[in-house]
Formats: sequence, C-alpha cells, structure tokens
Amino acid sequence: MTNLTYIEDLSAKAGQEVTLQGWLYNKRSSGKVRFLILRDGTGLVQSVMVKGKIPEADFAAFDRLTQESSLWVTGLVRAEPRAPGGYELDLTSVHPWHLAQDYPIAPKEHGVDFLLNHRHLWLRSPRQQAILRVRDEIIRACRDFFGERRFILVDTPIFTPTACEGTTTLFETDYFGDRKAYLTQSGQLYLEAAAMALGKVYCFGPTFRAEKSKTRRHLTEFWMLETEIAFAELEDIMALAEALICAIIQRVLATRVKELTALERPLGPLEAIQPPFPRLSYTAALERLAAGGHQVPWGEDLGAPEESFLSESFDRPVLIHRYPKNCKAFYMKPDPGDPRTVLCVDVLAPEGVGEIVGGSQREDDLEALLERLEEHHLPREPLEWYLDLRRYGSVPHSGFGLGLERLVAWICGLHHVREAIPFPRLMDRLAP
RNA sequence: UCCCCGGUAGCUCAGUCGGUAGAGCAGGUGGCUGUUAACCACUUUGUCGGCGGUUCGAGUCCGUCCCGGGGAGCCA
Repeated sequence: MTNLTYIEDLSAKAGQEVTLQGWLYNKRSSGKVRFLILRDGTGLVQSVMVKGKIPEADFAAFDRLTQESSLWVTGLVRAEPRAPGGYELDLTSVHPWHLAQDYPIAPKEHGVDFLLNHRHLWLRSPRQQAILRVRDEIIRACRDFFGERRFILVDTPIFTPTACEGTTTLFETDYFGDRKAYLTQSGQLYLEAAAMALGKVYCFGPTFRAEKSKTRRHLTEFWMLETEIAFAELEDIMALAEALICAIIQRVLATRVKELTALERPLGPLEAIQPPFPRLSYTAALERLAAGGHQVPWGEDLGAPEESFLSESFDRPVLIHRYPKNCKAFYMKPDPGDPRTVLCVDVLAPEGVGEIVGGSQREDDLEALLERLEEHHLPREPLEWYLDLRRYGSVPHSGFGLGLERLVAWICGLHHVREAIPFPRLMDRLAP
C-alpha cells in the first residue's frame, strides 16, 4: 500500500506516489498554493499542495502545522529543477502526528549560549546534522583502517584506580563509599598490556579531563582513538598516523562532500592532504620558530602561539618529534641518539587547528622506567601491574592517541570543538 | 586561577550628554495560484542579570556578586 521512503532516496522514485515521515522544517503560502518543507533526517524536500487538488481537510491542516510538528504525507515525486534536491512532492494527503508548541530555534541567527542551552533541539538543524554525519563517517573510517590492517579492538576501562600520569587533573568519584575511583584520561597503559597479548591493538572511547581549560580546542569529555603496537618503533607509528589521517580524509572526500559543502568547508585544503607529511624534530622546529620571530629556549614546551605558527606554515599536517624529556610523560623512551629528548611525536593539523595526535615509543626497560617514575614523583605500587609488562617478555613498542573532536573540527572547518560532539561537556556546561 | 568582552521583549540587537523602553525576526489576525530565511497590512510581548550606592531622576555613573563568550595557563 504505502511506498514508504526517505528523502535522500526520492530521486529513485520519480513519478511514483510515496509516503514520507518527518518534521516540518518551514512552510510558506501564496494563498491557494502552499508549500511544506519537510525534513526526515536524511534531507529536506519541498512539498506542494494546491487548493482543490487535495482533500479540503488536508489542505486546511497547513494552517495548524507549526515549525517542527511531526507528520506523514503522501504525494507524487516530481523532478523540479528549481528545488535544491532536484525533486519536489505534489501532495495528495497530509497527516499531522503532533503539533509542536512554539519552537524556540527559528531559522534565523542565534547566539552560542542560547543554542548550547537548546543543544537537544539544535541537533535538528541542517548544519549540526551535517557535522554528525561527518563524525560518523570519520569513526567508521578509523574502524575500517585498523580492521583492514588486522588490529584488534580492545576496550579499556573508564573507571581507574589511579592517574595514568600523575600530572593532570582527574575527575574523582566515590566508589562504594570506601574508595575513590577516577574517570580515565587515557587507555594507553591498558592498551600496552593488550598489545603484549595481541600484538596490534586499538581502543576508542571517551576520555575525561578536569582541567579548567576554556578554549576552542578543549572539552572536559572527549573521544580518543588510541593504538598500541608491539615491536613498533617511533618511525613506524609516525608512518601509521600519517596513513590513518590520509585514509580518513580520503573517505570523507569520497562520501561526505554534500555535508562539507553544506558546512561551507572549502575542499581544496583537504584535497591537499597527501603523504608525505613534513617531519621536524623539536630542535629543528625551534630554528624554524626563531626564523619566524618566535624565540623559544631549548627545553621549554611549545605554547599555543608556537603550535599555531608551525601548523600554519604547512599545507598538510606536520609531525614534530623528539621533544625534551622534561616536557613529556614518564613512559616515553629517551632517544639513544640524544638522551635529553624522548622518542615522541605530535601531529599538528594545518589551518591553525593544532595538535590532533600525540604518540611515542614507550620505555621498555624496567630499570629505566623505575628511574623515570622517581623523577616524576609517581608512586610505584599502583603501577606494579604496568611494570610487569617489562618483567615478562618486554619488547619495543609504540602507540599514539588521536583526539576525535579536534579532527572533526578540522575536517568540518569548525571554529570550536563544542560543535564536533553531540552533547559537549565544558568547564561551565554540563547540560543538556 | 589570571586577562579581555558581554548580559535590554521568545530570538538577534540598538538605546546619544543621566530625563521615564525601541527595531527586525518569531508569535497572533487578515491577504496573495510558485514561494525559496517568501512577501504585504495590522498586532501582543519588558524583574534593562541580582543586590547596594550616587542623584530630583539610573538601562546609562560607582561598588559588589552571579551568568555567558574569547584567550592564557594547563592539556598525549
């Protein structure tokens, strides 16, 4: 009976009578010709009703329909060059399901605070739908990338007994009244254990940071893709990160141009993302910074202005490797060629986005790792299980983590990571 | 935690030198046989973020607190 269809499939149904289910995006009237613009999550389509060619009750339903009312309609699919999607619907019946109350988000301009307070409704807007579709595609591209390379997905815990690295602020929670638990800031240490079991592994899950950061690059809850590979050295994971980023960009360009266009994201800069990516040692980066007027003493970490300068210097991501030891985490392995530095890499995205990947070769020697723990004033006892990995068949191994929202923000050309996640958690925003 | 900017109608904002509150949009009513954030006419809507102070008089000046935005620090 009913030819139930999604809007994105209308082009295959030209000339047929179909049924659409969705919501009213907008309506316009010119008296006896009335237009309903419908959305169903797959697209927008304009439908037309003419007085006398549709039952009078259906024609009159137009007056009651408010923005975002839910409804189902039937009509004839007709090619229409003037329509944005190329097709229009000549309505034969209109059935409201629910008449929406005054919808707060008009198809007009709104401020950020207002929109974030209505995030549950803001998601319905075409722009937010486009972002979420790109995010979905990026996630699938990541899973495919690792799956095709025979990596095994290993889920790491979200409750942890201690900090993975003692330095950062963790969200603390009560654990059955007598203990504290912390929300994870990284799955890495657990992933190292998994790599010793399965060889090549990755995890993908939420990460929590209680830092009081108020910038367009920070969320308190974000999603991180992490990988860990037994027998891999720094150069191996640098090549892997490069291949991963290229694969993701290629996938999005192959499947989500419509969404990128809706976001007014220029495609040129994305099409330029091809291997090889430039590689700069920290020391070489300092020289480049000095030449650009940024004086940084050797041994100091790079700040946000320096990262922006470097990322804007190239038309593709740049890999900065071998930072000074004191800037980085305890588990990173010193460079045998220069023990003042560690075998680590940060990937900075172009267009001023900044760091999207951080990784390193891990210290695999038990004694050296114990020394690093002492240098960082970290307690040994809670990490004994991690030290076991260096007692039972230790091997060289390396891995990296990729911040999903920063990647989504870069690819979509967003100004702020808060639009790159469905329900952003920020320092001063926990709802909706 | 620090620095900068902001808070006026449901939304986006204007409000001059301190003189008693405005526009557009949304909502409502009517009109229009091809509209594209449709248009035209008419029309409802205010704890000017809170508290205190100066003043004959405060949206406007001062103090303080709250909330939001941008940035820094921090941050695989």
